[in-house]
Amino acid sequence: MPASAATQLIDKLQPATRLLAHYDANARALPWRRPPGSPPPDPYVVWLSEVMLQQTTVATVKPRFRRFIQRWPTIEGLAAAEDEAILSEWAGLGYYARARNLIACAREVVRRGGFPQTESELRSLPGLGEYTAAAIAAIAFGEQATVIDTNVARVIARYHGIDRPLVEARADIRVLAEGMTPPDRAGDYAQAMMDLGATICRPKQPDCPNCPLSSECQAWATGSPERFPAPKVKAARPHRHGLAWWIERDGAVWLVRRPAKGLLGGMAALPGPEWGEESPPQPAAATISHGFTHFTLDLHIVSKAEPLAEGWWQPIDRMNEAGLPTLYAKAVQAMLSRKEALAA
DNA sequence: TAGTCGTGGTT
DNA sequence: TAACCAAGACT
Repeated sequence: MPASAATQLIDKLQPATRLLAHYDANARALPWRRPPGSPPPDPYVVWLSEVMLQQTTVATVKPRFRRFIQRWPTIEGLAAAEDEAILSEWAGLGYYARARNLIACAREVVRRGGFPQTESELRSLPGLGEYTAAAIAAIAFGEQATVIDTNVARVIARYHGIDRPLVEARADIRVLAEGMTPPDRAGDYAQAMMDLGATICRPKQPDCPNCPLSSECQAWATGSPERFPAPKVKAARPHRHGLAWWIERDGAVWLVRRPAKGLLGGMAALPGPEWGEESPPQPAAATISHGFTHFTLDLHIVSKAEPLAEGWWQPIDRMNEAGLPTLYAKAVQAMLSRKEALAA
């Protein structure tokens, strides 16, 4: 190898090497985190963790992940479980399409006799997009896949001085990220990049003096690294109103299951009509406010005598087993608090 | 490609 | 308080 080529290779690997050294010394504890040199983690564990971690913080995921693994230690067990059991276990975690895809993916993997081991094949499984397929390929199978989440995109944008919004710079960031990905320790490198973005190269107030990449970072060189990349413009959230029926009899409340697709798809719920723009005319026994990603909601709860729609009686003292998403858990809590106040 | 899809913590 | 943000996927 010519000396110049060798020098170029070292230059290319240098940031990754420094990043890995920093990671070895500072890594946060993650569900599948193991000491350096350990055998690769169980693909089932990596897959479940990564799906849970989509748009969800590590702190939120940790206890939920433990419950899932305890209840379903293997993917065969998960694939054999009832849909409702899995959706209930997911209740409160949000983005319920993930749980529906989790079910479909588990059954497909079992049908195939195990996880595919390449990024491109993983990509074909339900719920595994660009990020998650690459993460599993790198972490569970050691493939030199380039893993890009919002953390990595921000790190790359700053390192290379890209100040356009991420949506515009997406293709450039991928090329640059692929150029930095080292051939070895694929999983550790992927986690090191994400960890750097989460703990040092933060969106606001990045801790550049402690960053192992600061010496060549173009954003740091400008003196205002937090300006990279440009913030994305987001639309204002409209406000909606909804109505939910409180139908109580003999210490139980009538619950229904929402349609399989769409908002809160497949989840347990209080019955009620579709939500709209106008506040319903009935006087509500309680009203709760809830924020979704793209709108806010006032849910008005009104008492009603007779059950309607297909559903079941859920005993109030076992309401925590109903698998209610947070919106309806808040509604139930509001009604029970009100009842307690009236009784006092 | 831009909209849909949750929730809770941080600032 | 309101905005911002999180190990994104899907249509």
